[in-house]
Amino acid sequence: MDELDSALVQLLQRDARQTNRELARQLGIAPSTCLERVRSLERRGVIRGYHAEIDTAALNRGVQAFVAVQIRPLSRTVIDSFTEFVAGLPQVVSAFVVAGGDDFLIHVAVQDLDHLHAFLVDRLSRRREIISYRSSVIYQQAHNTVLAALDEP
Amino acid sequence: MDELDSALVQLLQRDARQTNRELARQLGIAPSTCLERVRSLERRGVIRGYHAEIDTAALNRGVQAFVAVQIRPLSRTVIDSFTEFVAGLPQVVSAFVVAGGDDFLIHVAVQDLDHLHAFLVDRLSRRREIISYRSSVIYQQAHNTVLAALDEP
DNA sequence: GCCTCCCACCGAACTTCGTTCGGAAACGAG
DNA sequence: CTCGTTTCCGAACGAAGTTCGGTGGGAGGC
Repeated sequence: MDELDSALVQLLQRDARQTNRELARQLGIAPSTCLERVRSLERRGVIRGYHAEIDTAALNRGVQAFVAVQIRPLSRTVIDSFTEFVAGLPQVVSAFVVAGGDDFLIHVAVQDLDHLHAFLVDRLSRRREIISYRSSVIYQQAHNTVLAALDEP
Repeated sequence: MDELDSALVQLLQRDARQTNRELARQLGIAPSTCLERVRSLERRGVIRGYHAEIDTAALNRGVQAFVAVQIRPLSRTVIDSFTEFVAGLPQVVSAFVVAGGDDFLIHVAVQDLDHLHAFLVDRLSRRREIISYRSSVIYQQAHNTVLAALDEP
């Protein structure tokens, strides 16, 4: 993970469909060398994949929200089964097991407020392990598409 | 946005570096047609970009957390300037303006707990518009890499 | 200091792919 | 049915991905 790798990771975060030759040109190295570097990053698991970013409106998801959930008991069995349940729902973008007052934080994207309500009432609240939940509609969001490596501690 | 477009969007969410020929093969159409479809999706803004997914550990970010922040006054000026400030911090993955008890929800990724604490105390708390904040360390996370279009309402 | 080994890099050759374009086919409106 | 429009296909060509033998430079041993 030298300086060349960092630069490569940064370029591929910005645009994953650049040609290998274009990447090589920007780094000032030969295409064959560049390809070998990328392959190495993939093999080592540094690069986990390449994904297209899709406009949520095009996917018919006009409303997004976070749902903070408390579940009991907080055993591994219950956490794992609830995680699996949540991850399988098409409305769910991502889910987090967190410390603090809440146990789960779930990012959902649905058609509209009616569907958000239906999701909460018809899907989530059916789960017996939930003892409370509270949702926050998202007004705006900002995403950092390119993350750099932080300095050593 | 017909069935072919949906399938294309799904394939490119899963793997954005597939060759155009491979995409065409999976959809049962000619490469030239497939390319025209992809270009159209890009032109219409359905596809916003292609990004490499990087292992957070490789970026030296062992700890992630959500920080819920309350700010005052809740005017556009203050919200915008705080958003800009937050989005510029290298520790921040994403930031959300939300309804409900909190005003901002900030997803951060840092080296370790010491750096999380330093981030909260040295960076965030300097902002005068913050009247309170509370952080939740992330234990586990699940990501839905491929989102499908939801049914019409 | 010198020799050797090893690893990263390069450039050429070959395969595969992206891209363009003319024409065919499908579709809808009148 | 006919016309016009849109979508699709297949061939052709330039560009890119991929492989591989060779080269240089740095590390370690003598």
